[in-house]
Order: sequence, then structure tokens, then C-alpha cells
Amino acid sequence: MCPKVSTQYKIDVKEKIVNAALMTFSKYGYDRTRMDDVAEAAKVSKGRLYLYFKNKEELFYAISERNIAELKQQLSTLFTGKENLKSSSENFYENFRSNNTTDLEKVFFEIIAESSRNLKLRKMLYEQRIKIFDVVIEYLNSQMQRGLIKKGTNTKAIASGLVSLYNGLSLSRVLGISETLNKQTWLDTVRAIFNAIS
Amino acid sequence: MCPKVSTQYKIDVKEKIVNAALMTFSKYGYDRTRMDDVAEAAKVSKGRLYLYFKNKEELFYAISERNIAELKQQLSTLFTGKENLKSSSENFYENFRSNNTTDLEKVFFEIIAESSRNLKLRKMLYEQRIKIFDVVIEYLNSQMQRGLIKKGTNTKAIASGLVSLYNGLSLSRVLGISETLNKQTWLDTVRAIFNAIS
Amino acid sequence: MCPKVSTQYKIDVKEKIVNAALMTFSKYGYDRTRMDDVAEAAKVSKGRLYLYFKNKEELFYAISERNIAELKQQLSTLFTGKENLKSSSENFYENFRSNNTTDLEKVFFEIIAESSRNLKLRKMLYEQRIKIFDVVIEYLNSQMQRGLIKKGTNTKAIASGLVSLYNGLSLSRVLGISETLNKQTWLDTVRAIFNAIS
Amino acid sequence: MCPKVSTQYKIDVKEKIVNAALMTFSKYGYDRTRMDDVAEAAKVSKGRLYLYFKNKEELFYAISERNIAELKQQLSTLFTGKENLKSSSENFYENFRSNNTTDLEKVFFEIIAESSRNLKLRKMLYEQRIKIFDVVIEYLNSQMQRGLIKKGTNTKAIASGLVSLYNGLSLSRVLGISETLNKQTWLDTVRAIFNAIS
DNA sequence: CATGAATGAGTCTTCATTCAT
DNA sequence: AATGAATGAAGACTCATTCAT
Repeated sequence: MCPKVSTQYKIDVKEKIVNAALMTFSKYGYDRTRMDDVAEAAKVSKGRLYLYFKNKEELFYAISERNIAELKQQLSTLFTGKENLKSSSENFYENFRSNNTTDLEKVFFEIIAESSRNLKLRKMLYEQRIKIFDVVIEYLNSQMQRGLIKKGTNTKAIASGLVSLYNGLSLSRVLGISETLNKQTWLDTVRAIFNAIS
Repeated sequence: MCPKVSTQYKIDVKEKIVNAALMTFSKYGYDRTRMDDVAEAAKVSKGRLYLYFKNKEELFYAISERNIAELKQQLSTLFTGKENLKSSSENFYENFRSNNTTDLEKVFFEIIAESSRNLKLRKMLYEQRIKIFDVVIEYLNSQMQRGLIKKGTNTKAIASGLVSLYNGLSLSRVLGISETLNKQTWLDTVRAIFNAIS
Repeated sequence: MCPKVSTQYKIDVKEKIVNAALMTFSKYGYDRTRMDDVAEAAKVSKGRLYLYFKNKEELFYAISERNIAELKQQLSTLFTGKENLKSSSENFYENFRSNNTTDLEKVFFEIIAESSRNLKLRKMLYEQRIKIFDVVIEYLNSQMQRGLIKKGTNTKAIASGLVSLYNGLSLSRVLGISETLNKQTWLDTVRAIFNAIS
Repeated sequence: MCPKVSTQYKIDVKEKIVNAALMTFSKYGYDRTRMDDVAEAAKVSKGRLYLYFKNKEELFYAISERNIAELKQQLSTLFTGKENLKSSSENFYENFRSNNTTDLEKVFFEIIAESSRNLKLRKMLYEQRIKIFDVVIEYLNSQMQRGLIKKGTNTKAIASGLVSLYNGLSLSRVLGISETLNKQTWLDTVRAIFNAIS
């Protein structure tokens, strides 16, 4: 009768569950999170969980997808702006630590760990990573055309370096390295790299 | 009889167990590794495992300690040599992919994930990270004194950036990014950073 | 509106459900058949199932009743004909393997198994069995009166023997014993019994 | 050290578990028996159950094997004796209802039902059935050679008939048909068959 | 000391049944 | 009346840890 409502409703419930899963997985870790925990956090019966996700693993994939999408979103935002990178880089860093970032980051490293043993997951991450590279490479190339970056710069390697730096800083944050240092690291290192290739 | 031999023996067995644990943890992940798996891989009875390690968690700590030590070792090696960084950086990268590195890396991200929920572990990692920073900072400072790096460079931030870059590349490797690109990334980005601050 | 039509409709739906249940139960077994399976097979919503049958067990009873009725029908057909048994026996065997017999037989043994633990079910089967005996006994008695069977023959025991033979052959069929052998068994054994008591 | 003891011990425990499983399966039926029930009945921890049997299904196979072996044993006993069949047949029937027979019979029909959906099980039963046939056929052939059975008798069909009759009577017993009638049925029908073919 | 059999708490997943719409 | 989404009790199976031998 009303598929639109039903569909929207379904999407909402799914969203609610994924949020709850993200929260609980980040809190306890994937393996030590019980489906009951997720159900409780989502204020949903355990049965309903299985109506939306075949099993715990699928829930993990859903989170991984979101996590990957989020990472791509963050990096794309940074490297798509028209302003010069220095100022956008600073603005960017402010957003870097949004509220739910912490949960995402905690789970992110679990996803990486899991991906090392799980081909399907690794593929998902790999493909997204390539897309992220493309965004950054495109940015660098456009800067090169404008003469803001030296001709002959290996934009692919630099793109990969920037993304790696970004990921490495996530790791620092999880370890509890001070945000002050992390921010300074990001700003100084990015500036150094751009100075060298400008 | 002979305590010295006995002690050496103990150390050997412990080593054997830690190796086995590293191998199995990297293969299955911590939670999905059974103590039987570790015992079998170490060619040791399950009972003996518990003579050397109070429980599974302790085994994880032992691996974490080794992992951290290994990371410190790798980075220290790089930033302690007397040769100029460019050439040592290249040599370094060759060692970067030693045989057992893969196991260590797989487990490394699990350790990071776990540390986000485990204060004791996080402290261990944090402290080691600070020590690594110190090694790199010291290296940069000595270069600065020799006039090879501009005065006023925020060596702490650059050190943090180099370590982050290094960690981020480990992540890339786990994801399956080609070694060629990873190596190029490392060489080009490190060079860019040093060019900028020279 | 028209109660008669409505009633007929109800009967039709009930029939459809019982057919679906028979099919699915024979396919998966009672316990491993889900009410969803039955609903789907009957092309009926799960809710509707419960309008016609209080619960899964009632569905099983309905099938049992039909199964029992079918068995009685089969045996009655055989032992009511006016022709001599030898020829009717042969004709009979041809019908013995009708299309849906297989489903009925599969479920039949599940019903027997269940009846061993379920008094209500056992009573149903017992009573029907007695009725079947009566049909066969009556047949044998009439043959006895016509002088075709020796006076003094324990017709009850022979009736029971024939029914048992029949059931035993169903079992052989379920086991996959060849139809050729089963048919030969039926014909030869029935003939032997009748030869002996003629 | 002492494998013999260990092995004997293992066999004993396995036996104890199979007995318990037979008892509980016959009491509740396979699907409705919980592994806890079996464990409790066997006075064994649930974990130990899984040390001896991979899963519930394996336990079912173990019971099936025993059940089949028992059936073969019963029929072999009957058709191997040197005495004439009439007297042995009578003696035989007395053993027919041994103490644990009831449990075996209840489960027997569940095994048959299950075998209709389970190829592996059906094969097991089929093969054993063929072996039983062979025993009975051999018996009949030896009687034929001694001139006690008419030349030209289809011994295979008669063997199949006798086994079917036997199985059919098991079914009667499960249904609650009186033992008096069952015994009479067996004796009269077997006698009739042998009279006809003598 | 060494072993590996034994334990049983803990968790994922299923599915009969209900009931709001 | 009809639907099928939602519930949550129930049950198979695992595995860290212990301890008798």
C-alpha cells in the first residue's frame, strides 16, 4: 500500500541499528559485543536485528561501509575545496574531530585488522582507497596545472603520502596523543610537503 | 638441577609460545584464536601455556610488547644511522618488508583497536610512542645543529608526522596497496618533508 | 454474504493449507518445517494459517488424519472388491504408488514415530487401525463363508498380517528398495498366505 | 601410557552417551531432545558430549547404526538357527520384546522418517537391509536344498515379505496393538507363508 | 612438572506465535 | 478479515580455564 513510508521506515530502523552497532562495537570490540548489546542499544528486539541483518558479520560490513564512506567524505571535503590548501587544511582539521569520529576511529582499526584476514572486506577498503587516491590526485593535478605545484611531481605518491599521514594521525589520536600535537603535526607536515612540491 | 639452564629453557619456551601466538593471532584474530590453536602451533600442551601466561589476555600483552618493541626498533634503526637520510631511507624501506612483518602488522592494528578500549594497553603504546618520538626528535635536532635543517622547525611535529606517515603506510600495506607505490610514497614524501625543512 | 460459499471457501483454503503442510513436512520433516514454509507453499499469509489452525501441532493432526484416512482408503479398496484377490491385488499394487503417495509415506513414518510419544495421536491411529482390521477381517470372513478360506483360520491374525505386510512394504519403499522387488514381494507373499489358508 | 585403558574408557563413555541418547530421543523425539537432556541422562557434561560426538546429528547416526545393527541381529538370530522355523519362530517372538526394544522401536520409525530426507542415512539403512535379505535368503535357500521348500520359490520375494512383515509388526506394537494379537499374527502368518511354500 | 580431558557459562541464531494496522 | 513485522524464549555449540592423574 504505502511502500514509500514503509521503505523510509525501514531505512530509519536500519540506520538506528547501524548507529547502535557502531556505538557498541567501538565500546566493546566486535567479538565481545553481544547481539543483545546491539539490540538494547538500538532499542530493538534481538529478533528485529535479524530481520534487517542476516547475522553479526553483515552488521560489521554495514559499519565498515559507513566507516569507509565517512573517511572518503572527510578526505574529499579537504581536497575538493577551491580555497588554498593551507587555510582549508586548518578548517579541515577542526572538523576532523567531530563528535562521532572517535567511535568511527576505534572501529576503523578493527576493520583494518579484520580486513587483513577477510578478502571481501579488504576489497571494499581497497577500492574505496583507490577512489580516495583519485580525489586527491585530481586535486594535486589541478594545482599543478595552475602552476602551484612543480611539474614532474609524482602526484600519486604524494596523494598516497597525504592519505597515509591522515590515517597515521588517526592512529595517534586513538593512542591518546594530544590533539594539540596532532593538529600541529597535520598542519606542519602538510605545509612542509606542499612547500617542497610548490 | 641447573637453574641457569632451566631459566634459559623457560625463556625459550616462552619465546616459542609468543611466536606461535603472534602467528595464530595474525591468522585468526585475537578473539577467534583458540588457546588450542596457540598450543598446537607452539607444539606445547595447553596446560603448559598457562604455566607461562596467566591467561589469554597476558599472551596478548606479551605480543603487544614485542610488537611495540619491534616498531620502535624499526624506526630507531632508520633515524639513528649516521648516513644521510635519503640513502638510509631507501635501505630502510627494504627492511620494512621483512618476512614476519606481515604478521606483526596484522596484529598491530588489532592491538591499536584493542588499545582504544584498554587503558593498560593504551598506556604501553603511548609510552612507547613517546620514546619513538624522542628518538626521531633527537635525530632531527642533531641535523638541525649541523645546519641541515632550518632553525625554528617544529621538530616534534615533524617527528610525529614521520611516524604517522610510517604507520599510515603499514595500513596501506595491510589493505593491499602495491609495494611499489608504498615505497615510492615513503621515499617521495620523506624527501619532500626534508626538502621543505632543509 | 453467502455463508455456503464462504464455508466452501474456508474448506478450500484449509485443504490448500493441509496440502502445503503435507508437502513441506514431507520435505523437511515436522520440526524443521517452519510455519513460513507452509504459508509460502500454501500461498497464504502466515497470519491466515493461524485462523485455520490453532498451532503447528493442529496442522500435524490434520495431516495425520488425512494420512490415516488415505491408508484406510487404500486398504479398503483392496479388500472390498468383488473380484478374486489375486487380480485385484495386482491392480491394487499399481495404485499403491500414486504420485502423492511418496509424500504421504514419508510423513507416515514421522506420524508413527510421533504417535509413540503422543497419546492423542496414538489413539487416533489405533482406532483407525482397528477399523482397517475390521474391513479386512470382514473380507476374509466372507471368503471363508464362500468356502474360499479354510474354516478355523484365525482371520484376525491374518488380517493383521496383511496390514503389517503392507506397512512393512511402505517402509521398504522409503528405504529405496526397488519397486520391482516390492511388487513381487507383495504379490508372492499375499499369494502364499492365501494359498495356505485356502 | 595406557592406551588400552584409555580406549576402553572412551568406548564405555561413548556407550553411555549413546544409551542416554537412545533413551532421551525415544522419550522426546530427536528434534525436541536438547543436548542438555542427553548430557543429563548420560551423567556427563554437555562439553563432554561434544568431545565424543561432533554434533547432534552424529549422535543420531550413532543411534541409527546401533538400531540397524540390532535389527539385523534380531532377524539373523531368527533365521540362522538349525531348529525348524516353527519352534524357533515362537522362541524368537519372546525375545522380540526385550526391555530396550521399545526405545529402539520408537526411534526406529524416526530413523526411517529421517532417512526419507537424508541420503547418507538412507544408504546406511539400505545396505543393512540388503544384508538382512541375504541372511534370510540364504536360510530359505538352505531349506530349499533340504527339500523343505518347493523348488522355484522366489526366495528373495519371500525374504522381503518376511522382513516387511516383521517391520510392520513393529509398527503395530508402537501403535499399541495388543502383544497377544501381534504374536498370533507373527506365528500364523509365518506359518501360512511356510505352509504355502513347503 | 606436564598433560589434555572435562566443565559449563556464554552467545549466536531460529522460529512459533502474536497483534497493530 | 488479512497481513507480516515484531518478539523473545529456547537451544546448539564453543572455548577459556581448571585439575586429576
